Amino acid sequence: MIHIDYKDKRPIYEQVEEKFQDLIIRGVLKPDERLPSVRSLAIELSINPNTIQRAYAQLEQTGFLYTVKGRGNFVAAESEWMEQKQKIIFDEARRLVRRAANMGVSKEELLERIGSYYEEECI
Amino acid sequence: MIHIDYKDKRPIYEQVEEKFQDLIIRGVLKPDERLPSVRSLAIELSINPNTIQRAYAQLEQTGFLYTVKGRGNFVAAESEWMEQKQKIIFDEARRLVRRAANMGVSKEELLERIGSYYEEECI
Amino acid sequence: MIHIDYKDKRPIYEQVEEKFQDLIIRGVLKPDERLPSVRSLAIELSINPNTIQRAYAQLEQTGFLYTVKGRGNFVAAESEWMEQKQKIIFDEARRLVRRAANMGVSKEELLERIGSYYEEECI
Amino acid sequence: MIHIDYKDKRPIYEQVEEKFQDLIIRGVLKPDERLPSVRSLAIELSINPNTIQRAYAQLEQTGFLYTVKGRGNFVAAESEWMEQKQKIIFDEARRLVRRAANMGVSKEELLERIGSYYEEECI
DNA sequence: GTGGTCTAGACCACC
DNA sequence: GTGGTCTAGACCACG
Repeated sequence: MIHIDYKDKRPIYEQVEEKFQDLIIRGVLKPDERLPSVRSLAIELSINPNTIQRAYAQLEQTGFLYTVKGRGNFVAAESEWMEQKQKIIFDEARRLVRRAANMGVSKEELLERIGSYYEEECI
Repeated sequence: MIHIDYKDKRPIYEQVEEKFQDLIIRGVLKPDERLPSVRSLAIELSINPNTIQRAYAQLEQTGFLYTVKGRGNFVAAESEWMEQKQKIIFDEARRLVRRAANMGVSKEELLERIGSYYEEECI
Repeated sequence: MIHIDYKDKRPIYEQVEEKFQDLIIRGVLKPDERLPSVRSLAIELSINPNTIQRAYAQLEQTGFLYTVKGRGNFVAAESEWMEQKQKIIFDEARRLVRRAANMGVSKEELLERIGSYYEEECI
Repeated sequence: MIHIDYKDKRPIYEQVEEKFQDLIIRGVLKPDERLPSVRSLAIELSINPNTIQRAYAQLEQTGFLYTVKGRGNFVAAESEWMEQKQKIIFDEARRLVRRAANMGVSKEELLERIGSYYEEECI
């Protein structure tokens, strides 16, 4: 269900967090569905439970899931993370545009490039 | 000439590196122009000379400048960093597209958003 | 009669306890009235009987109800929990004042705020 | 500067967090002032550095401080935490009012009680 | 020196 | 069984 890339420089908990964000936003995990328990996922990925714990804590803090002590972690209602969804992707887009503009890359060039990447990605 | 944002999470050397990339690519600094010395820039920005050193080393390694021992650091010929220019911005673009696709953001939505950011940026 | 909020961070037994405190103090449940049995309430709320048991145990311990083995749980006489009523709400108030004072919030500001919350609440 | 109460049921990191919130809001720690380092504070309070780390991480996340890797943690500008200041104290106040209303405590009684607590506190 | 991440292993509260 | 907190100790990146 989830795969960790140790070559990736980003911390593990952030990779886990991102993977679940994707699964939730795309609807693979539905609201009120239960996520794997901290311990079981830790074993499955052979990483420390604390690391999973941290990923889940962040996901709760940003409204993607809610936690019931003694029961587990559950996907939150869509209304809780709608705002975050926007933020995540468009913050990155904004940074990209800023950088591109600073470097003198034209709007047309960037748009065209992104369009073609999209097609490669969806193959 | 250069401003550091301590609230930015990225390391300082990376910020310095990025600033010089921009200045070189946009032609503010011309080929064979001399860059500020490590020591003077370190004093000006009141940061550790090692940090500047590292930024310059990376810029040299990616072909943006060349070093003459005992004389200083100089902007490289355009042919040296043409390739890098592409790489920097389009690598970021690719990552963005990948993430957006994973999250189910449509090509049209992303393109439109980027277009409008461009206009805001250029005001 | 009672509703549990799983998104609430407090433990379930505490929510159940609080709900009954309110019902008893406001007189919705009269002295010597019988409370729902542990088992039936557990089924109704679909939670573990142990959890209800614990809530009832606490309510007994603070004098809100008394238990007759084999017969059930009954609301205690008002004299038994009069003192608690004070304690519950005023302990919280005291903590609030302490925190507010530490943060430099003026007496007037806090009083005014609480007054207006009261009016919102009673709409 | 900071004291931990082991009898308090709340987690240590939360106590530390609260103490610094107070110090910052009351202006004892001024914007851009440096906080004790994670390690030094850990030694001073004889608790694990991870615990301090967590408290600081939360304070950063809520805008009370900003972190510069390799340098330390610094108090953020007032504008960053103005909103939080409101939230902290008035959320607690609101919960109190709700509970009091549920229990049938009159507005006047609560206000009077809070007023008198304020005076005790300021002795 | 600083903060950030991770592991291993423990203990607690809750259900 | 679940999540939450904490410790001890390690390693890394940054300045």
